[in-house]
Amino acid sequence: MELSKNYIPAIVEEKWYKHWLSKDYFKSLPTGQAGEPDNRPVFTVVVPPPNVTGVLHMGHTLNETVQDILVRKARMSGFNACWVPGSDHASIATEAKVVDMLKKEKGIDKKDLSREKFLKYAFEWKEKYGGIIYNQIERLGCSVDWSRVNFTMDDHYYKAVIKVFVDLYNKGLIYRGARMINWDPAAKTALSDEEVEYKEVTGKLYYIKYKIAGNGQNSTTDFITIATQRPETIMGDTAVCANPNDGRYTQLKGEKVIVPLINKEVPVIFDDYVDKDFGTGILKITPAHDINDYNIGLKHNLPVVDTLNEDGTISEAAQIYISEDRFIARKKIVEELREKGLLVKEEEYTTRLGYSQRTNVVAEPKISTQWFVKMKELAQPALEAVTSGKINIHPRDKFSATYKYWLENVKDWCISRQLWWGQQIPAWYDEDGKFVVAESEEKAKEIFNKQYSTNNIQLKQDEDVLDTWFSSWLWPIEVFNGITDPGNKDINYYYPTSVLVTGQDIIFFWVARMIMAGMEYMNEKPFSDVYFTGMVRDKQGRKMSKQLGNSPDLLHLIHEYGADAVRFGIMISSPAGNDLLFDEGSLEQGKYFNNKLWNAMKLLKMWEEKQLAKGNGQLAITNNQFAIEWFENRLNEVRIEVDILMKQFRLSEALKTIYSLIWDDFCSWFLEWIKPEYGHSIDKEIYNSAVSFFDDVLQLLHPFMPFITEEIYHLLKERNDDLIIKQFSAVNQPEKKILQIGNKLKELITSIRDARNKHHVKPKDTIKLFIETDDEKSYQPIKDILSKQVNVENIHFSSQPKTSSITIVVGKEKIYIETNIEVDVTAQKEKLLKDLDYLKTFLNTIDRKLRNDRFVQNAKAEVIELERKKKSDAEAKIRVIEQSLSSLN
RNA sequence: GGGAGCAUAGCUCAGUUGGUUUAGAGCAUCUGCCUUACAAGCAGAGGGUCCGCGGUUCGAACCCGUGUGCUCCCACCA
Repeated sequence: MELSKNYIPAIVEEKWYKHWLSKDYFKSLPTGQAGEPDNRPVFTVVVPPPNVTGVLHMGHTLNETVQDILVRKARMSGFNACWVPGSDHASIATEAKVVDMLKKEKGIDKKDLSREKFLKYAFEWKEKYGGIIYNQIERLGCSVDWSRVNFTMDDHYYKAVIKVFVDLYNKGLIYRGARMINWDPAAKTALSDEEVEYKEVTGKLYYIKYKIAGNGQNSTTDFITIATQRPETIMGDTAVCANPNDGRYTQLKGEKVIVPLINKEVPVIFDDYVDKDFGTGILKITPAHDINDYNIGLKHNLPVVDTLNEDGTISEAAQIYISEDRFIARKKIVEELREKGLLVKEEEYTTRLGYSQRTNVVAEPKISTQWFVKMKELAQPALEAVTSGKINIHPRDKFSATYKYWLENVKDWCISRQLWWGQQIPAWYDEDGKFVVAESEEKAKEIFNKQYSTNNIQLKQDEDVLDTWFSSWLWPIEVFNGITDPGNKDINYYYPTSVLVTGQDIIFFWVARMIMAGMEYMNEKPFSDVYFTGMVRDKQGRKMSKQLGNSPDLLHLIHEYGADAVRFGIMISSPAGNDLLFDEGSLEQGKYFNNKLWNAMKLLKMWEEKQLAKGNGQLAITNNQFAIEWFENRLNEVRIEVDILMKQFRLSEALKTIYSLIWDDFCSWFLEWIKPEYGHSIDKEIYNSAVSFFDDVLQLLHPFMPFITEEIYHLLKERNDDLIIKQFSAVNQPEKKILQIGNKLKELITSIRDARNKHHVKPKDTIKLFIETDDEKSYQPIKDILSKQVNVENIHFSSQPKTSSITIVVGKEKIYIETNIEVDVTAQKEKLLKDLDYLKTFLNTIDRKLRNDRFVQNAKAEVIELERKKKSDAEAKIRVIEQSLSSLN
């Protein structure tokens, strides 16, 4: 077969994804009627469902890649791997996009549509865009179980959400009430506190004159000046307020002031809340449009005048500027105040404004009747799950402090949204506004009749839908039907899931609430580990966004570099928990790595054609047997290392380790060692070992780069199995001695090259070598390898007690090759004294460590054992050095 | 205002109980090589007061204190 010069990903990727699907490798075991799961341990991951609104961005790509790596590794380690895909209906975000689309593409206004019609359009949208996301997940190579796709508006899921709402209501954990909430004037809906993002903006502070009513007998002036950022809310003022200890204003006690423009009299009140030193020390109280004012209003029993409509225009209650947009009204009001001489001054001022996360407009604090979840009770078990260590947060517990703080200070959750796209709140009202909560209209009627002793009354369902997170928080449970069919086989088997991989930005929205729901409905954590990935930013550290155009298109990247290279690139530079600055350079590195693998495969294929029976013909100038032993041990060493790293979720380090094993150890050393001389063929047995090692490194790499590894696995030889399901065998402990010799060899060869350069020895000059050792046999491979590297005239072994140093003589000069472990007695006295000094201080430390109470208490027994061993080694070396010194003297 | 984190080569980052590191990798730069798997490669080179200062220690990139700079989260100062 003719192999292409370079690796071409496109065809390969499509071929293998289809093949894996056709073999049902991604399918977790069925647990329905037919099959009980076998006795393999289970590894469950539920995908953080992306919003159906768009396409996968780089943050998703990172998440999905991390999950796929963990899932594939688990699958190859004997687990029944179950990775559940799906998407989120993303209530407000999707509704906003559908409304937008309808207007732009069809010229339809939402208000001209019935709820049913609108939902039809929304579902059409979901079909179209949900497909795009699923396609991207496929192209990335994610081994998700497509038979388990869930969508948060699926029928069963919808029922689950309603069931949970009713249940929490009946438990008294959901209530309806008028509270100050955050209002999105663009989407015309309530928001939860978490959906408001605060941004620093420069605004203006306007100083406005309020006349004192009546004669102002007690006052020395006839007006006061009040600073505000929001002059358009003065029509909603119901008081002005000063600090009771502020001498400037105490005289105003009992007075009234006149709100400008509308000439309304409001009282002067006093409250400790007011900061004497800010602004003019007196502020206007607008209970309808500010949370602080609202609280003061409650305390002082002030009326509430809501001067804003749902869309952010001025309401009739304001009396003036009715129907003007709030920001236009602000300008006009300032103008009018200025004309009337009531504007004292304007000041530049930076403040933080709350923006709706989805529509990006300034959110308005607004008093509104909404549905809320009481959070305190639910938070307690969720807090305990993390503090007790039942759930581990990675990396390194970085976010557990944030998590704890939020839960300890959690406020009630506003869950109703004035939207259509979502689960409609299962509350039914009569004409008077009396209501009941039930899972269906029939049940509602039943309860209503019983409760209010009525008969056959018409009820109307609440128009609002639930916050999208009120459905997502059930995700790890309901994807296994754990709410709608509690105790079914799937939920019992797959729950709790193994690990949740997600962005740190949704720790409150989703992670904390999932833990609450898990504890409430399963009495069990939803996952054992949480791994937070960082934000993906562009090279300049900016957030990826459409407006900036710095968010690359995933499919385009895959087209350009190949899916494996994209996965490699995003993982290799992915510091755990820190933000990742996306750089296409690392994707390029991945592409080069693909090619390296491809060429190594080509080399083996070349050898395959002309290999010889054992011992037949290959020039026996290299000790291939040692190369094989060494690489085998090196491989084991790396496998152990990688296992540890992956258990600690240090995936980028694991990938780096594998990369270096393949590039440096396998390609640059192993394949070069066993490479036959030009024109000769390779020994069959050695060839087979090489193929078998290649299999092993491919297996290690497969979770990270699934496509090319599977392709090469099959090109290397005919197989009946596939790499994706090849099970890792038990790892043998590597032999330290062999690894040491291997390292020493590398060191030697490098030194010889250096020596050549430094002493201007040409490659073909003769180099004399003296190797002094107490273990001639183990250095035989060094001799063999060296003879390949240099034209050796003489390699001399000498056995001396207590020595294991190596001396290489190049020309007339001696070069000492030292290692830190072994003692080189041919060195100079100064060096020996230095070594002695070092060892003695080293011993001191160990003694101190062993004596240190805290250390002993915390350390495991084996660590102490290790310290003792270090100590006795050091002592032995000291004796050697001291003997040598005395012999030098 | 409260909390968390970060600061190591031109860039992105490793460096996990302080000791085989006179600080490593990849990219970028420079110098040789189209050498019979691989120029998407190979062989080399240059480049670092490990943010400043102080402390603990025989020994600090690592621990402690402090200063500076940056990022993020939370919070009701008009």
